[in-house]
Amino acid sequence: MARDPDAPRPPRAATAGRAPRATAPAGVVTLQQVAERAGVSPSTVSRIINGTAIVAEAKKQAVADAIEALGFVPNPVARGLAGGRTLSIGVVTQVIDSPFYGGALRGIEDVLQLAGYSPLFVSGHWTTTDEARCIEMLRARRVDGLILLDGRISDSAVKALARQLPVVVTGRQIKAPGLFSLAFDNLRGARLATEHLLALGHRRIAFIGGDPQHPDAVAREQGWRDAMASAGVPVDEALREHGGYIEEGGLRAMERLLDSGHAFSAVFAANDQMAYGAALALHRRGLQVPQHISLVGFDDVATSQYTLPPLSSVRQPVVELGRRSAEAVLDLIAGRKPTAELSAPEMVARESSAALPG
Amino acid sequence: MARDPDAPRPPRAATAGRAPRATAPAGVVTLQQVAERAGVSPSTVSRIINGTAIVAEAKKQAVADAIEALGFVPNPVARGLAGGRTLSIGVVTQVIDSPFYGGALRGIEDVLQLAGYSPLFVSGHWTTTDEARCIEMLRARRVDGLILLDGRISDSAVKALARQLPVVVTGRQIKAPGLFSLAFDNLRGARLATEHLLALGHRRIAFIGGDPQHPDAVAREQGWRDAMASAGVPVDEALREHGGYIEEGGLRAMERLLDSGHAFSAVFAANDQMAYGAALALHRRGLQVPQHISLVGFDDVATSQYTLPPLSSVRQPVVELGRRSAEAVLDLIAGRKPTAELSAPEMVARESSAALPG
DNA sequence: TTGTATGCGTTATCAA
DNA sequence: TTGATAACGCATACAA
Repeated sequence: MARDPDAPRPPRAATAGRAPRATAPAGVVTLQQVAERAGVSPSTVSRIINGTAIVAEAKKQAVADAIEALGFVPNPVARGLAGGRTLSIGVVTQVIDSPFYGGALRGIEDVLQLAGYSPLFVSGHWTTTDEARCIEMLRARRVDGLILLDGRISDSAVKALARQLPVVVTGRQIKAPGLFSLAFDNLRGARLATEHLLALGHRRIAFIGGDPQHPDAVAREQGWRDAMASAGVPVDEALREHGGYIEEGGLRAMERLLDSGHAFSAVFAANDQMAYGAALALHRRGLQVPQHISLVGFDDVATSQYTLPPLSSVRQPVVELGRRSAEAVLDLIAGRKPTAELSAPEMVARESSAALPG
Repeated sequence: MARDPDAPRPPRAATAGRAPRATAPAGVVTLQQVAERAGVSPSTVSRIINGTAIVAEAKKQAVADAIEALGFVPNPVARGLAGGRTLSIGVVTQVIDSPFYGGALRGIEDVLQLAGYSPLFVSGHWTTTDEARCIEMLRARRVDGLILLDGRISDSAVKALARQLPVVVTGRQIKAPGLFSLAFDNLRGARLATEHLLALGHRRIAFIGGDPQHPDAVAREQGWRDAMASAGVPVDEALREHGGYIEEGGLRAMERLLDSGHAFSAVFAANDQMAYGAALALHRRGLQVPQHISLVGFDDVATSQYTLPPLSSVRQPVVELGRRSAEAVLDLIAGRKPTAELSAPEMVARESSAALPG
């Protein structure tokens, strides 16, 4: 199929002679050739490259020279087949261009690259079917480990997976052999946000939640409730809305809040994107942030620093999440016990929240 | 190295007997097994799977049944080694979590997946060294094709690459065998933005440009100049600033513009992120958008719809760019001639631009 | 139309 | 310490 098999064979490059099956992209050096040039056996070359066994210093040098001279690069595909390790890690994210998880991908990429591994990024689209398909694909490609960034897959399915290969999963706390989990402290973060508003004197604090299907969405709502309860401030159920974690949802939720007629002086949105939508809704109604209504988001996405006004938010260590996840799979692969921990969420007060007037 | 080689051999699963080299993750079915069960030779199975030759309907069915029953999934690693095709496409992006190129990644993912290919995403970080490293890695992994999203690699290097494997490159227009290029019409987009402001009556239109190293940055500046020239409006060089394509840069640029003392009633920022920064700078000086200053961005990033005020911007068909790029590599791989074209940029007028008062 | 034999580039086993 | 030799799982040239 590649490059029209029926066509007359294109004249091979100058280095004709042997005409193999068109595998090697012409000019590719094999370990075999290195061995010949260095005057040793292929096994020895392999051993030197992988540090699998002790070899004589002289041969080591000869092989190093040959590798250098020939510009040899090991073929990961062949390595994968022969050795069973592909030096690749499957990463199941939900949306490849998520403004939030993007940082995690960066963290993963950094750590893996330094370790000589490559991430294989795939998107689960928050659906079990897509996730399952992705995971199957990754297993077929023989990844050495798996990082699951949140997702809808069940705990038991994750555990089953971990029996087959090292797995790191975020967004939940489960324990099983071959498995490591890592989660943000959403409860604490949401408490932080609410306490920030309470400290500013607000009492009637509305909450715009995410998709209740997400475990973090319920944790964030619980954090809001906990903080209110700790402060002895009753929660008005009419002040709880859902925005599905997207801008438009935040906008609609805010409109419903405004239309409900229930008074409030502050809003805590369970993510920054909903906060953006909420801010726009307020703006459309002629209400100013924070003069009329204080607004706090969650996640502290990159652009929140530059919104009008700059958005107060709860910072999640998301790049760190990526780094730790990658370190953890590497640990699992090496047979070490991962010990990664995430730093705590942090309240970043900017200009969208202010003291309750009066 | 994987899972402690020194430990006593873990008791193999129930299906012991042959104890191969620990490659197969226990319970993996091979084409061989399918062949046995179907009562045909491995080659026949292979032919059926790949449609490489005509086979008897009866055997076809038997093999299909066996595949179904055994849950056979071909091993891409072995396929890659044997057939020389890995069914994977290398995608060199610049930052894995770019708010702009994210859409392109999504488009690529969609198209490739439907064709049975997998993208391998890597980040070049806008540096030639990282890019070179990424490309080397991808070649080592024997990707069947390459998509280069912009990047700093030279045209000649791209052409050289295209002699080795199918390459699609965006952000420039070059022609060579095995190569296809695809670029946004930045010039036209920038003209559109400027003409929009001119149509609103603005004459003193400032420009905040991106990194002059980017070819698109110079095209966007040129578009601004062209539109001004066409309208017979002289360009005041003092109204041209650079913001490096980032928020902070936009903010600083706007401050410089304000401090310069040169009057202007509108600003065209060469991307949305700089526009955000610029808006914040105006806000800090007590200037309102669009009442005092009109603002137009470029790229129409997702959140621009929800900024305060919603940002007028030039929409680039970025998801389409991804889709077309993917289709084009697939074409090249199949020996077809790619014919992809991009739809034109579009001015999206929102609330950050308004008629010149008075 | 189908089966056999061989090779892809590397690692792992076993003797030496 | 080193080198043959046999896989790894599949695709393909060739023979039948």
